[in-house]
Amino acid sequence: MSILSKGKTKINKHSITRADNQEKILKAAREEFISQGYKGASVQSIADKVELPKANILYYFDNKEKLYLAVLEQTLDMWDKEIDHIDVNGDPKDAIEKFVAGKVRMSFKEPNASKIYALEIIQGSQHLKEYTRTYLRAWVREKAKIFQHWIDQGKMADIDPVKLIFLIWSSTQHYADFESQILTIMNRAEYEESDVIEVTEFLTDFILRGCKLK
Amino acid sequence: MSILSKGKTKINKHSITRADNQEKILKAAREEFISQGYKGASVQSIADKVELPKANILYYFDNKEKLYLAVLEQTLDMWDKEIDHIDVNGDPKDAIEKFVAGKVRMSFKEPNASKIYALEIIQGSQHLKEYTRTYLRAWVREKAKIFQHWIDQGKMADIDPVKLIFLIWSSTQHYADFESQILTIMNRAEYEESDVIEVTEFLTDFILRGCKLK
DNA sequence: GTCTATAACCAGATAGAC
DNA sequence: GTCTATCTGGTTATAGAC
Repeated sequence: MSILSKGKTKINKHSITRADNQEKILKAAREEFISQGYKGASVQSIADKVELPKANILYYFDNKEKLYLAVLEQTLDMWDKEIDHIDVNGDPKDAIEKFVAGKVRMSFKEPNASKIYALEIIQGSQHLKEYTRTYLRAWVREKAKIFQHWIDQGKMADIDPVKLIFLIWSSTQHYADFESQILTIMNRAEYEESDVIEVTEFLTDFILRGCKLK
Repeated sequence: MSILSKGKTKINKHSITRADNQEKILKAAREEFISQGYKGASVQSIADKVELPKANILYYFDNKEKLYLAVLEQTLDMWDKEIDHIDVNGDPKDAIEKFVAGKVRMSFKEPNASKIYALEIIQGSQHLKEYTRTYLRAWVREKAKIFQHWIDQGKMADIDPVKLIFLIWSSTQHYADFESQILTIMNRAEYEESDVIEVTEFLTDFILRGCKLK
C-alpha cells in the first residue's frame, strides 16, 4: 500500500499489460520530469519514449499533475522499503553502519529517486508538505529518540541526533543528486561498483568517528 | 569580472537606474526560476514582481535563456567571493573551521543561491558543464592537494580529501536546499540566528572529529 | 480500451508607436 | 530607451472515430 494515497488497485485480465505499461511510463516520466522540470516535461515526449500515443498516457493517469504525483508516490514507496530500520535494541555502531550503507547503495542504484525528491523539496515541497509534516517528521523524531537513548547511556558522543540524521541524509544523497558534478570533477563517464564501496567505507568511517564510535 | 563570461559592462548616465533594475530583475528571476523551474518560470510573472513591462525585461536580457544564464552567473560570482580560501600555510583545523563556517553562513544567508545551483546540477548541469570541467575541477584538485599535504605530514587523518570536500559541501548546503523540509520537520516557520550558530558548532565539531583534529 | 484530430490556451518574442 | 499590441509556436486536454 502506498504512503501518499490509500486507493486500491483493481486486478483484472487487462491489468497485466496495463501495470506493465504503467511501470514503463512512470520510469520514463521520472526521467523527463528530472531533466525538463515539471512544466518543461511534455506528455508527448514521455509518450514517445515508451512508444505509446500521448492520449493513452492521459487516459491512464487522467492528467499531467496526477502522473507527476504517481511518480513521487512510487519514489517514496521505493525509499520506504529500502531505508534500514534503526532498532533501539541494537548498538549504535551497527545501526549507523547499516543506515549509511543502505543510503549510499540506494544513491548509486537509484539516483533518479533521490533526484526527483530533491527537486521537489528544493522547489518548496508543494506536493510533499503533508507527507513531511506527518510521516517524515514522526520518522525523524522516533529515530532521534533512539539515538538520544544511546547518548544518555554514554554509548556515543553527545551530539544533536536530528542534525546527525540530516548529515547522513545529505552526505549520502549528494552522490545521487550531484552525480553530474561529481563525475565531471573526477573526469569520469559513470560510477563504478568500486565507487559504492569506497564511498561507503569513507562515510561510515568518518561518521562513526564523528559519533565517537571508533 | 564574471566567471562565466568575460564581457565588459558599459557605464553611462543611464546605467545607474539600469543596473538598479537589473539587480531587482535578477533577484525576482532567481525566485521565479527556483519555484517554477526554467520552463515554468514566466517572464510576465517576473515583470509583474518588479513592476516593469515584460518587454523591458526582454530588452535588458535579450531572451529568457540569457536571463537565466545571468542569474546563474550572478550566483557563481556570489559564491566565489564568499568561499573561504584554504591556505596551505595555515593549519588544517583552522582551515576546516573557516571553510565550514563560511559555507553554513552562506547557506542560511543566501539559500536561493544554493538552490538555483543545486537545481541546475540535479537536472544535469547543462549550463554549467564547462564551468565544472574547468574552474570547479581545478579548485577541488588544488584544495585536495593541500589536504593531502597535511595528511602526508601526519597533521590529520588519512582520508580521501575529495570525499571530505564533498561531505562539507553536502552537509552545509543541505540547510539551504532542503530548507522547506527541515523547517517542516522541526515545526518551525523560519530559521533563526541561533540555528546558524548551532549548526556551525555541530558541523565543525563533527567534521573535525572525523578528520582526527579534535 | 485505443488512438487521431482538434480545441483552447498560454508563453516567448517582436513590430512598431511614442 | 520604453511600452502596447500582436504574432507564432507549442502544450494540455478532450471529442469522437474505431
